[in-house]
Amino acid sequence: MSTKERLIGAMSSSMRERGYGSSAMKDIIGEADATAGSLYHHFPEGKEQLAAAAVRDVGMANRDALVAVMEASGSVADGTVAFYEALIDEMEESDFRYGCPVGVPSTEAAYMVSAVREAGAEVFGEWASAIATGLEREGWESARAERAARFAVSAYEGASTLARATKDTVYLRDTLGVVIEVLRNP
Amino acid sequence: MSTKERLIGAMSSSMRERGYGSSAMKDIIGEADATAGSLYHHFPEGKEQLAAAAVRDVGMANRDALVAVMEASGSVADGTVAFYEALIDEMEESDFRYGCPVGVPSTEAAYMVSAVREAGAEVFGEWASAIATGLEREGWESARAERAARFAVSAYEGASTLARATKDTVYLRDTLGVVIEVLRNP
DNA sequence: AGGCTGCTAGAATGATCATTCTAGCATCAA
DNA sequence: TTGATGCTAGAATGATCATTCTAGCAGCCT
Repeated sequence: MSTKERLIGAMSSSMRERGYGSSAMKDIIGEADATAGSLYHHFPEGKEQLAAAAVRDVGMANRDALVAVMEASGSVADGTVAFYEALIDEMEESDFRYGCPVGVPSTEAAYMVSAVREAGAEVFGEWASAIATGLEREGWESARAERAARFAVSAYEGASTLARATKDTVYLRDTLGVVIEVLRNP
Repeated sequence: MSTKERLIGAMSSSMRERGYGSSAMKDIIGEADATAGSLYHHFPEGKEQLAAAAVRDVGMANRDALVAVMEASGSVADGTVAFYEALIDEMEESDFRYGCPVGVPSTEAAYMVSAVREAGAEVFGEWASAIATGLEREGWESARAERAARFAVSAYEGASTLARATKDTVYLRDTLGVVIEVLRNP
């Protein structure tokens, strides 16, 4: 894995835990086993650029994983269930240490760091598109599919926020119930 | 308004915009027209204590407002609609500057600052209880009312996150549609 | 008046922050 | 070999951070 990739990975991991403002470049450099020189070589615009790259990078990887799991499970609803259940497991195993690597920095830095907000917006749009495309393939009417997809992404982020704050996966499970209901009624 | 109240208000307002990590005590002091001496007199444990107080304070005020609007509009669903619509207006008017004063710091500081996470958990629990109680009063079965209430709070937070990141209220409107549907089917 | 309490003033402190700088390494083309 | 390029090293810089400290004010009880 290249230095640049390790830097992106370390930033992403730090932001899931601490958000943007409390992620220290010194720690990112240490975690990635890099130096300040190489960080600013790869990201001349500094922290904002690295954070935006991290959000975009992990966000696009998650979109690909979502598409893959939807295809593997044969339906959008089943794929979404698998995604929620993976999050529930991860939350419990890590004692609610990690939030969504896109949602946490987007929520926090939206107003302050436009590059991060834009990366988050792009990723959320991609996620919604992936779900909407899947629903349309299942015969949904286009506008209705898009509405349901936007709801599914919003609900995922909210439930993840509540779960982490309360250290209780019940919010994820209750939300999943409604999301399944919606995604199964075209 | 007392110095202590002004400090809480300034911290709450700063955290809605910037989160916990990027809220600077110097700015809070300036915004509240106070001094470092008085801040640390009222909050001897410093930033963490002030942040937790701010989350709790505005969270409880919002719970009271929610209860009031539910009672005024005569039904939980209608009250929730009013709450979402107020948020939609606020988002548009402020050009998506402000996030949820409970959700933003809770999301970001959950792992790092336990006092903030605990305050957020308490507030989210209060919100859900307020909605669940309203639903039970409308004849809902207790466990079902609680599930719907937890979903409604999660969805609100998620839609608010997405709206702010994308600068688009469509996520709030799509989510509201589903929330209404849920709250109207006992 | 005298003394106690709650609160405020605001400069000072030391830690930590993101970033910059100069120098040097490895690789590859000519 | 020579020179250019892409990347890395890591100390140094100056700004900004939360917090502490000593001193003093205003109001109130006796």
